[in-house]
Amino acid sequence: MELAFRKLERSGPLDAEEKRALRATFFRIREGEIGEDLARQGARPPGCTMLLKGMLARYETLPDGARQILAIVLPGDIYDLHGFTISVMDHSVGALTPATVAVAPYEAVSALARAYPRLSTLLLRESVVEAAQLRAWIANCGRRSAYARIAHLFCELYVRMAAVGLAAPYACDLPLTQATLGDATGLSVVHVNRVLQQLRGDGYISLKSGRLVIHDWEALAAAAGFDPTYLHDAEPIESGLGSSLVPYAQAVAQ
Amino acid sequence: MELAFRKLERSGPLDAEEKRALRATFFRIREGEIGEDLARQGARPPGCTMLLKGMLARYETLPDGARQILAIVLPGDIYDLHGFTISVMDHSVGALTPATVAVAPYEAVSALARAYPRLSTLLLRESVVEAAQLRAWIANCGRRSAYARIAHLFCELYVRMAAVGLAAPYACDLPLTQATLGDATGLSVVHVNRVLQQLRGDGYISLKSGRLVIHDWEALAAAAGFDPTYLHDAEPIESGLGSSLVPYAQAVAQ
DNA sequence: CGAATACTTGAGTGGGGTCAACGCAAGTGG
DNA sequence: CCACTTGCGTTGACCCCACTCAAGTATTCG
Repeated sequence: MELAFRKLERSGPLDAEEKRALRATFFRIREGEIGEDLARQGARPPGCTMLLKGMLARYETLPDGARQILAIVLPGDIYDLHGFTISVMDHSVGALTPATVAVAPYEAVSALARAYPRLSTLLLRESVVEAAQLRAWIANCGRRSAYARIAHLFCELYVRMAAVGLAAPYACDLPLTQATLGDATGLSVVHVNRVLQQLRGDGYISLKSGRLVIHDWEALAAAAGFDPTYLHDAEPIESGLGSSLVPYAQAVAQ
Repeated sequence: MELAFRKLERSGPLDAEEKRALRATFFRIREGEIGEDLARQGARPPGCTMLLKGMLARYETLPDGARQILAIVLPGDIYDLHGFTISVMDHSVGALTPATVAVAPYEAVSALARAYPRLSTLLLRESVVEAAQLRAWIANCGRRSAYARIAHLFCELYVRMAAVGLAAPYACDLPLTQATLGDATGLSVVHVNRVLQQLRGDGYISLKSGRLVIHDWEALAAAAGFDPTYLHDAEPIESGLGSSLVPYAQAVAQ
């Protein structure tokens, strides 16, 4: 839970009361085995969820059986905030590693939002950043070479891990199989393997037994064409017109 | 404006007062020439925007100059609702055709949301569906053949045009150049051209002078692996636990 | 220690990219 | 009204990136 707090506190500390409320809202703890689905395409979304430990993947399975990973969820991420406006999942969320999540039923989230307006904005911001990550993912799969795609994926994951304090300088855990990297980048396992060897051979990274080490960040980021703007990491929240800020929504009857 | 109303009314009619409020909120009308940017990467988001006429593209320009279209905005779409939680655009929005938009400053949107809670949920839902479209776009660019990608793009655009009443049975305007289709699908212009000829040759569609006609919807959708679930077109809004419904957020000081 | 599971490697192939023309329609200006 | 331009669509030749198939080698785990 501390990890999520750290993310929410990017633009200012939470007070003790807000933390208490968050803990009380995300109260339903659930474990997931590797490969297990925490939410499944076609089913009702289970609730707003916070990942406490492990890594998840949003993915879609195409009619021909191919799998495309749409996003990777890291510890501290809060996702599916908005699930209450839709009644059916259009994709699945599965555990890439053993994982622990904390689920908040939408009724609880909405009560939280009503009682703590500032939290509601912070939570909303999480889903906005999530959308920005989706866009970056599109550009990655659409217009980059295999080499650049994987480099970009590593850049994103490293920066996001670092943002929640889960990275050493230029190193972090990355317990993903090459098949998973392929599903995330739209590449075949075989080609992922070859690109990894290139990246290692160029002295940019090493990746062994679930540990990623970046030996030359500048070069890796350059090869990836990585621009971290889209992670919206260190921006102030308010739009800065000096005005008092924006509520978002309030309530809805039926 | 009627087009946007039609979308918002998917799950129940708006009353006259709500329509009046929407009109008053989206008051800043702006025209865009073809190729002109209505929002630019690196700049501040201009406000929550409703597309009245024409077509827009969200796009990202990669360091090597390649362009990837992330989403196509159709008349009636309301987008960048959430821009107020970020201070800088991570992508651009440009006009694919001459376009007219109505912009609502975020202060106005927030006032609207406070006064009309039901509208705030409806607006939020638009951004949720937008995210679902982004995910489908990823799967399209990542794991489908060129043929299926273009077929899928046509399926999505046709269904969305139809949803706002801008389509005849199995036909709609689609004034996009082949270069644009390529930027949307991650393909080269040349290959787009060849795939189009295949699609025509197979008798699935015709596309000429900005008009798309679908001759065999079943076959096209099958070739695309198109599953319209992600457009969340005809779902009830509420999560159906029978409970009264979920407010979302309320206000934020800072 | 045996059995999965993951990772490597090689050989062959094809989808889609690039480059380079060319056709054609719609301006545009003299 | 015609020469010129500009933008878009079309075609051909060539090539390479990444896929597939297939087999073999490490790891990991029960």
